[in-house]
Amino acid sequence: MVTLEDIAREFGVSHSTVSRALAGSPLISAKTREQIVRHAEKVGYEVNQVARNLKTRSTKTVGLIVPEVSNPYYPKLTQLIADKVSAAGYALHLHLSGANQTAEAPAVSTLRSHRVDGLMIVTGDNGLVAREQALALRRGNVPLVVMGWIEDAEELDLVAGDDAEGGYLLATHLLDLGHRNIAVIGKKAHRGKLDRLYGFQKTLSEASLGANNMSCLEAVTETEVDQAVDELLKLPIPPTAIFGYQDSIAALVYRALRVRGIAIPTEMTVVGFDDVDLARHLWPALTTVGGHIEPLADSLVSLLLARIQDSHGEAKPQQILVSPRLIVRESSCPPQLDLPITTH
Amino acid sequence: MVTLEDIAREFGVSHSTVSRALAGSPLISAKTREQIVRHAEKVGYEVNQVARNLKTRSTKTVGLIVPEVSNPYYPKLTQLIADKVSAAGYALHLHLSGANQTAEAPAVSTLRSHRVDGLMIVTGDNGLVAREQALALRRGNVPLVVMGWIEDAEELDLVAGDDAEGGYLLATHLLDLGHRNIAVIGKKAHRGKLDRLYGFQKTLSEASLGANNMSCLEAVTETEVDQAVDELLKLPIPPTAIFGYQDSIAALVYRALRVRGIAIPTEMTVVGFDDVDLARHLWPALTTVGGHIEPLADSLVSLLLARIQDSHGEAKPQQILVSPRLIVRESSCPPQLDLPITTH
DNA sequence: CTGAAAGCGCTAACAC
DNA sequence: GTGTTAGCGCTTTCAG
Repeated sequence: MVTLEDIAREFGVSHSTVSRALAGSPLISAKTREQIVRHAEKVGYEVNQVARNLKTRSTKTVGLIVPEVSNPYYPKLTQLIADKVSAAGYALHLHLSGANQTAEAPAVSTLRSHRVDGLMIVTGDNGLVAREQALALRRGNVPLVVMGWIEDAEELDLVAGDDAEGGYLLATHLLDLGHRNIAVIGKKAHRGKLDRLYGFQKTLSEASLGANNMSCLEAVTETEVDQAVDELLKLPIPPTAIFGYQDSIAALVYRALRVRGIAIPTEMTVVGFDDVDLARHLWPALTTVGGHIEPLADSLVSLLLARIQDSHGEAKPQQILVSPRLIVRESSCPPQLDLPITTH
Repeated sequence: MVTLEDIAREFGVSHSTVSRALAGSPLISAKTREQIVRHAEKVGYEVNQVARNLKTRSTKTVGLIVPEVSNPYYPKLTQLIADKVSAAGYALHLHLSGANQTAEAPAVSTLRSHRVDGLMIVTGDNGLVAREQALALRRGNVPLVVMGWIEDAEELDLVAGDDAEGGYLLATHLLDLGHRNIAVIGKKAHRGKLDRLYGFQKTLSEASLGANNMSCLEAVTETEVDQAVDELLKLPIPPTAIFGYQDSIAALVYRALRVRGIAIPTEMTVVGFDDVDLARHLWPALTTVGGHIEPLADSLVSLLLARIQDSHGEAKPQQILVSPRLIVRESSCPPQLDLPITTH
């Protein structure tokens, strides 16, 4: 690898002159600069960032910790973030924390020793596993932004999707269509008052639907979902709409319904959440909630960048909530009101 | 940030002693080591990799350049690679080259100046845009592995999916089922003899199906695909099977068929390529070719790691082809032989 | 077993 | 305008 010293020797100047020339310093005569730059290019000189970083105490690099690949949401987010980060002139260190986020804490350490200028942690179902370290970073005045909802986050910079709002949107949509018997299939709420389920169920109860009219079944795998759907259909008064906790669960609901010859949406409305690619491709296309991954990635990166600028770090921690929007497609329609009554 | 010097002062020893203790050098008495390690932990010391890297001339970091997010294949690959890389004790620098890979060359430069120990370039539809630089790296003995097929790659280390083999698998499957009129909808072949289309069409012609029986329409967007399907159905002898160049295109074919009331697979067999998540979730589940992303990621990382080990770089460049497998699901079945004859 | 010292390649005072 | 010098924090001879 060619160094400043090499180029300097070639020209009989000092390495600082070369450094300045390459940095475009106005102190250097235009013509020596020109010559040096040309020569550097010719021999394929590329500044040694490692050395520069050591000197300048900044790496122009940010770290990103993200759970894993099985939920298509994360990879997409990752690439969106990577895009914005490099547009801002930073390089990206990517680390996976794993499905259960066990690698979250070690990843924080690694990233810190690599002296990234800032750090983003995308949380998963387990919340912020490396909470202690995150707080320590905060105290150490290291720019850090967390993505995803976590409890007691007042001291941290955070951006999250407003899932409760999404739940509200979905519930309202179903209510407006005239549904009164609505079921949920999916996971347990794990984000407290920001959970999609929380917003969904709250909205329904405020519409004074009793618990009888709001079955909520836990199911994730294909067979679990199939069973859940079966159970629902055997109810004395089956639901007219099913909310799948994620789009992929809604897709499994589609399948369970199809197997039983039940038409979507005419005989059963199905809605999902997240708006991953899948939602568009299903038949009928899935009504869901989403459209906020991009603003989410945007806020995340912008906030981090702002923290990196503001080096003295006296700004108050900020919690940004990004609202999703309702995306009505083909899988939702008014219920067939006669159906629950007419037994056939 | 606490440094070795800080800890050394605390104990009245030299910073080299601390360095050795932390590195677990056997030269240090067990008890001083113990003390030092404990203290370092207490004060939250984390080695400054930037300094270490400068000294050791290695960063324990590899770079990855990948096209973009819109094709779900890439993000998935990215995360798979990230996983393997960190399992091997390396950190990952991620850069996006963009849909048209315009950022590929600059990304190579950036990564080089950050002194990554090795580099992976995942190519897209445009092949290896930064070919010149790649060759230069090779000459400079920098570990580099390219993923995806490119022309004249003999001098480069490369791993690619054997798409032609996949095309062969698909064609054979359709032939075995009894299909004789087969159409393709999608992109133009762009990977020469390694393209899925090449393998597909070659197999069909060897089965002595004339060009008449092998329509091939270019279409990518929803409306284009819809038109293409329409065209196909209006043919004097419509195909009994359609091959979508990618799963997402097959999904659009599904839609176009559904709109026209044509049942899959009984009235039309549809097959795809890639086996992205979507394929499983469609109804009927899509017969496709894939299952090799993981081995692909594996080979890519392993080969790179091998090149990094073998520092003198005298090994011959290697081209690894990974074969996909046929994944038969629900969207393919024998043609209804009477259908083309009986007009209704 | 431990310390002193050199040096990785760069930037940025500080001199001239 | 340009050279000299110091030093970022670490690893690693080389002495002792």
